[in-house]
Amino acid sequence: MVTMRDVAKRAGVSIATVSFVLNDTKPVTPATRQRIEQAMTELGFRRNVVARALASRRTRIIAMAYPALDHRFGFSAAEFFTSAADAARKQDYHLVLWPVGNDGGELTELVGQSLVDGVVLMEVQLDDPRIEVLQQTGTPFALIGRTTTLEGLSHVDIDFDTTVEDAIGYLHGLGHRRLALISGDLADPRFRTYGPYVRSEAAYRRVAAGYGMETVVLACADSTRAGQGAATRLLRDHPETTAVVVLNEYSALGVMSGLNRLGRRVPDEISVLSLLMSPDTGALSNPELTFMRTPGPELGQLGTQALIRQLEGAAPLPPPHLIPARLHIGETTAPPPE
Amino acid sequence: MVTMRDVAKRAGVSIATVSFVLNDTKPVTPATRQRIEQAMTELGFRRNVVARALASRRTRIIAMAYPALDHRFGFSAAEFFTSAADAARKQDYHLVLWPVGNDGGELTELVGQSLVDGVVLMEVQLDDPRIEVLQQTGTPFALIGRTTTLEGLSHVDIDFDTTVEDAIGYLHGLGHRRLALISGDLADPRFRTYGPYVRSEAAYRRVAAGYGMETVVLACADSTRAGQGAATRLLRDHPETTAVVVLNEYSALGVMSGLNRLGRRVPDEISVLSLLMSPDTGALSNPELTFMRTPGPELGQLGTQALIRQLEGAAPLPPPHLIPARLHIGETTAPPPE
DNA sequence: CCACGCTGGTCAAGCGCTTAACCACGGATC
DNA sequence: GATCCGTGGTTAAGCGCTTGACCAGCGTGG
Repeated sequence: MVTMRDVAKRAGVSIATVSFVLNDTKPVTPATRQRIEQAMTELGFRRNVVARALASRRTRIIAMAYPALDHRFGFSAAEFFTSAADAARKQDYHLVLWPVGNDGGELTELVGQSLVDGVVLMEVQLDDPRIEVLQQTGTPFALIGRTTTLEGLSHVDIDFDTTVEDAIGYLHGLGHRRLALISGDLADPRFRTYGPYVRSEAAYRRVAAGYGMETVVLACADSTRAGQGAATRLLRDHPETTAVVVLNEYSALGVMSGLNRLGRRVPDEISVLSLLMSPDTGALSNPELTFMRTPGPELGQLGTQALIRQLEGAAPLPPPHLIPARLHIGETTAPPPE
Repeated sequence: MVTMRDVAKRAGVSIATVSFVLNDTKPVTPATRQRIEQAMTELGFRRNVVARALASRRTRIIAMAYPALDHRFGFSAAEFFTSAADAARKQDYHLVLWPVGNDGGELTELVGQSLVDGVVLMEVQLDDPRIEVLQQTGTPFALIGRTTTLEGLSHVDIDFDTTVEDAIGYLHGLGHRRLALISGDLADPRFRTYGPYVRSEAAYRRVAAGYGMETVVLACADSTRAGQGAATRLLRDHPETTAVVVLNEYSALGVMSGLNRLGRRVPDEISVLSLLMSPDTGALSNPELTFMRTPGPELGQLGTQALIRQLEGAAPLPPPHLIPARLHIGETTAPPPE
């Protein structure tokens, strides 16, 4: 292994000077710098990040903590992850995906070892126990999502209000007056305090009421199969519905196939709009879904930047911290029948 | 931060003894061990993995290198990852997901820093340039997948031969004699030397010939939309087909919706079987697909174990290194019409 | 002409841990 | 009773890097 010592010897300077060149931490004359850089390439030097981490007490590694047990890691999560990784790389950080439980146990282990400088937390609950863990250990962190109380927590999230307003506005504009929301299953302990579900449903009730529309809300687990069941219940209990808004992207696929299976033509007889979806998922449905596109790339990037600013003692990320999902018109929405 | 020095002082022993207890590397009397363990819990000691890594020249971190640019990270990949992470954790290693390019550049960077002890390589090409990178840098690695030449490379992979045999055997047993394979797009440079495609297609040709069946193979990109197109081509060019086998899971979803759209009833008029699929994806189709279930959990686990054995100088993983995908009978296969 | 502050560099003390080398002690062995 | 050895422990030398303290040399202002 080529060390800084080797480089220093070859360039005829001290090891400290090599460090200054490497990190740009002190001025070095062009001539010296040049000699050092040449020595580095000649020897094929690569800095040892572990030693650097030990000496500087910073690893330049960020963990994205993903509660793999409670949330499936699908296309949306992959979007968050890859965009966050890109953002980190641009600032000379590494971002790794760390699967953790939702209770904070594994997270404690992770941050206790001083292996990562900070944590980006995904799938935040409204009162997330992991946050306390991070605060108590003094680990810098940023949230993708929000808790109920936000006293000074770095966070970015979907703007559920705007998203729902835009979605319902679009359907209302098409002429729909009898909507239904296939929401999350708030009876499930995993989701009772899951921000996206709670906030979206609240926004839906508010916006629907604003348009003077009756609010029909059906609970539904986050799976295709559950979505099929929800479609059945919807047609049975609310046959007058002309447009259905689905919260979970997998449920939305299930609702689609459920409606197909029951012989309802989409969008001629009923329109379907998925409220939070990645393009990859939308493409899986037939006909292609109309959906609000989850701002995964933006949020992944912003979340990482927020964290890095914190790590570097820079000013906090300026607003906006809330990004709406944008309407992507597919083939499953049309004016209501006659 | 509580260090080993603090623990040692409190327990009245030397720092080395603490290390021996921590790593179980030398015998320590129960009484001493007890004192040390108590001191550790009282002080809330957490070992600093960075320091340990520097001193031992091992980080106990394994990277799963995923070529995020060339392969979408979907449910199957998530399965590989989570099972591999579990296997690593059981052996006191950390596994992190590292998105890298397919050419080896970023991989060089990653391993040059001596941050990871080894690498699990995903989505291996038949002549993968990344392997040379790893060999030259002397990084231990294991493959999930195979190259053409396997001179002593640690690897685990899908048993494509058995998988295809079982799949076709099942369809043949149902009475099908006119099959078609919707294969990968081998004209696409990303996939020309992609093992799963090449091997599956070869196995298919072999097995179909063995049954004396005509071999119909259609190329198809790895997307739902492309699958729809393939379905159209199939019905146009090979209307006599009674069962279609689809290689890529997303294509399979597209084939299903394409057939639906064209008015073909599945499985009454034509059977569909997906050759490599995760249950999560299978559930997205309507009716639920019959598929060969990708042994993602097994392979993720085995790949990690193979690597760890190598890292610890243990004997190589005993066979089997090839795991077949197992038949999961859904609702899209039935005997051919009359 | 001397003190002064810059500039560009060196020195050396760690960061928290692992591990080879060494040592004290108390049986067994002959 | 001297020798040998196994057991349970200590000592100290790093691992490769960062960084505060220090210093030589030089142009400048008074």
